[in-house]
Amino acid sequence: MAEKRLLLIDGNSVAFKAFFALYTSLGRFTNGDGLHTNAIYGFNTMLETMLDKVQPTHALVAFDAGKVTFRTKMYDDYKGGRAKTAPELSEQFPYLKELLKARGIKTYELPNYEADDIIGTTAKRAEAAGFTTTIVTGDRDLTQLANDHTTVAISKKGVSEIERYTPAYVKEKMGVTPEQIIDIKGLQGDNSDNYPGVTGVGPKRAVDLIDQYGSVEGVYDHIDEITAKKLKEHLVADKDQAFLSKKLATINRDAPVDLTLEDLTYAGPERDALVAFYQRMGFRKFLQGMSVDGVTPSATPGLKAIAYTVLTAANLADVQVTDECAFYLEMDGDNYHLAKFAGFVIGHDDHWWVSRDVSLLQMAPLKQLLENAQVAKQVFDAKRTYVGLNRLGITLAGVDGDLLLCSYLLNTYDNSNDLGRVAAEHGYDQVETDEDVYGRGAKRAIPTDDTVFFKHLARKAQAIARLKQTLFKDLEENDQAELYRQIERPMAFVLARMEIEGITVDADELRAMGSKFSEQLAEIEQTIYQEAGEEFNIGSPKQLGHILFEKMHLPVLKKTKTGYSTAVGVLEKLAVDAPIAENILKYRKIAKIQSTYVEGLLKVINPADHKVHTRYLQTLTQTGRLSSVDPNLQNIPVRTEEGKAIRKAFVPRHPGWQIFSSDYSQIELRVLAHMSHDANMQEAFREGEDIHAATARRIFKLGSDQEVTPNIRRQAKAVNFGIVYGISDFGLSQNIGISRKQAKQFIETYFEEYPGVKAYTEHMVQVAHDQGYVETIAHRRRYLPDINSRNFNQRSFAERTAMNTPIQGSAADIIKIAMIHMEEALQGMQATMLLQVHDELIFEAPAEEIPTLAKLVPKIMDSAVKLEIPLKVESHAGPTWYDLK
DNA sequence: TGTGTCACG
DNA sequence: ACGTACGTGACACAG
Repeated sequence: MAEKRLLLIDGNSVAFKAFFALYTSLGRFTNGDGLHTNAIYGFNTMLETMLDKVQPTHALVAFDAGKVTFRTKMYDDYKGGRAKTAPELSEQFPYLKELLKARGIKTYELPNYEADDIIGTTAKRAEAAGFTTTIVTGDRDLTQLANDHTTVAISKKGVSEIERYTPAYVKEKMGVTPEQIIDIKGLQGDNSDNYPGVTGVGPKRAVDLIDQYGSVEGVYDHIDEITAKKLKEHLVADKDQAFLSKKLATINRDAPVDLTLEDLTYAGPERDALVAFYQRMGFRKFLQGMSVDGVTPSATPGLKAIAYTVLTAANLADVQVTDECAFYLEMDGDNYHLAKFAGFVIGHDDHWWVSRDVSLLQMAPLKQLLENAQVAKQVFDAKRTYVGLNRLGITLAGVDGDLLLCSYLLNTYDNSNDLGRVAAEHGYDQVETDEDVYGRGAKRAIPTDDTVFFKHLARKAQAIARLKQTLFKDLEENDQAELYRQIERPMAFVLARMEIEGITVDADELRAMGSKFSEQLAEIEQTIYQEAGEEFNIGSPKQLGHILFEKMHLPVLKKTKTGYSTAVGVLEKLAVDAPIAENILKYRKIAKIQSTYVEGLLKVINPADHKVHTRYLQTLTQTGRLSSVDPNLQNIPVRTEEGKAIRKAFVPRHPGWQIFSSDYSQIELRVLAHMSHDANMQEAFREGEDIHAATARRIFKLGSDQEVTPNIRRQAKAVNFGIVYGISDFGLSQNIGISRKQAKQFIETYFEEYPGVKAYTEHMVQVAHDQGYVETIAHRRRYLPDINSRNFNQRSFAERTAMNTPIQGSAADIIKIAMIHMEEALQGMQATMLLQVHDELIFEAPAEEIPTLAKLVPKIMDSAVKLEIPLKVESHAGPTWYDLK
């Protein structure tokens, strides 16, 4: 007899997972009728995977029938407090059922029962009939159904990845057998289904108890053996709840399901119906998968035709642009300092001109147009466009709208660098993403087909032109127009010029350091091998873990998801008794410097000018800070001497010049003092006190005659940092190695001494709750949807960011303003601004200009904004970056 | 491609 | 009871 394989799917659970996995792309997944399709799409992806893997002979998708079930009769509040299903998801269910019908898969729901019960019942019948069954769900509770005939596949990471639970795997992962899952639930309850279990019992204790006594019944049979007094009290008090919770968690395997296994026979899809469905949903990927005739892949449903003219040297004069145009310069690759030019589009809603030949841009009519500040340009990523054109000898001027920048300011989560995606976020659907047109990963390439490429370019320009008004209006509504016009837009050009300028790196110096590090590494390596008694890969956490904890039997202090932790903190503790740990730390430190900084930097020095040209990402961070890539020049070592040596390779571009830097001193705490209006903190800054020492005096209640020792200053400093990060007693205790209770005491005292700060932190959390976002002094926004999350971790994280973002973000605002003013201030000087490292600006200049800079730069920086307390700036100069101390 | 580790403010 | 500091990027390894 042929093997019978049954695929059972928990429809609600998988749809729910798919919906949230693709939630951030909700805007991209709509069909021509405006129906959201992300859950349907994700569900179908899962189906394809599972059908392929399982090759079922029978299949069923079970759905919940409604809110009222036999469980709500047992317990009124079952699944109470659950947020209502999002309408964007609910509307997809009827279509999901249609999809399943077209795929030839039976669907079923049963009043009074949940999908779980239908699945449990069907699986039981299938087991009796000799089937091999696979259950697909997003809900771990169903692992109680795992046995020799039935495995439970839980979709993780959205729906693309699954985790298969066999009885052995359940035991390994959860510490109990499948049958005992319900006992665990009985004791610990279930937050998402809203039933309580026993007070004071979480997952850990529940597993321990069940491991020892076998079941909830077993626990109560041996209740007298339990010595922990509090635990016993809770168990006794909550006995009824425990038994009720166990019942609620138990899947009913004898529900009145009026389906026979015969009804579930799976014979594959009805092809025509499925094709028609995919077409209605606009699922090009799935249509391609079926290689349907007459459906061209690029013909996205709903995408209208677009007209354009191909430019050549002969028809350049046809380009008719008077006061405004959209422009997009396409390159093959992210690194616009080096990427090959692929083409461009210029024009307006009446007409689009395109070409692959960027040299046309260097010719009179187009060059003049681009350099004319009177012609307003609408672009996507002004900085990238400016740098690209600069390579062609063109200085872009007159940029009005930058779709990317505007979109980022409106919502930092919409920070995709892809025009198609950004457009979709703002409700514009007439342009595809680059991924759709160019492909992704290794397969990504500019199309050789002119029509495909030019159409896409024209659609990009059209999207830019069409969205400008909307986004400007949104910025006005958010009170962010000034942030855009006065800060971010000019900032883009300041950054572009810094990137183009680059900073000189002495490759010989780096190579010399490199060979020294190589020698040191070889030496430490040998010592480690001797200590270990064998050779192994020190860089592999897995092999290292094996040597330290299995071969050498060092104590396991901490574990990671995948094995033993060998992080610094762990090795430092081990180093007390085991010299090998000390050597590994040394090895790691040098290996890091060698690979990331010596070798990494050598790779990116431009041979033509001996410089490195980073790219600042202006639309990435959630706080408004910049980030730096390719290479990252914002994390060049400074804290250890070996690392700091790397800075010797950063030199001025001319002999006799100097590197100069100015940094804001404690800008974040000053911002906090300003925003919180805290009188005590403001006083400390106004009096020019050492803020950490002042804080130490306050929280340790020192008299004026008592000395602030380095140790208590260090602790006070950690508390100050903690406040800025959104403090927790646990975090603080970890950081400075004190007990949690002590940390809690510190924080309480801190808030007593700085009551304004306490009020500020509470106010920010409240603001986030009330309006859904927090703001910086320049009206930069960060939305915090998780602030109302029922998940403790997500909510706590949102609360900490509500406190931190206005501080970190306002500091970012301030230095950006200073940088914009700086360019003007440096007019007529040879000095050049090269780098920004969050609270620090780095320049190069002829030695004779240094005294001028030393006055000018701090003046620009501390007058960037007017706060309730002064800003403080410190400056340094020297022959290399290393010498700035 | 995800994880662990470590570099910076 | 929950499980933690905020914001980043690059590298090596392993699957």
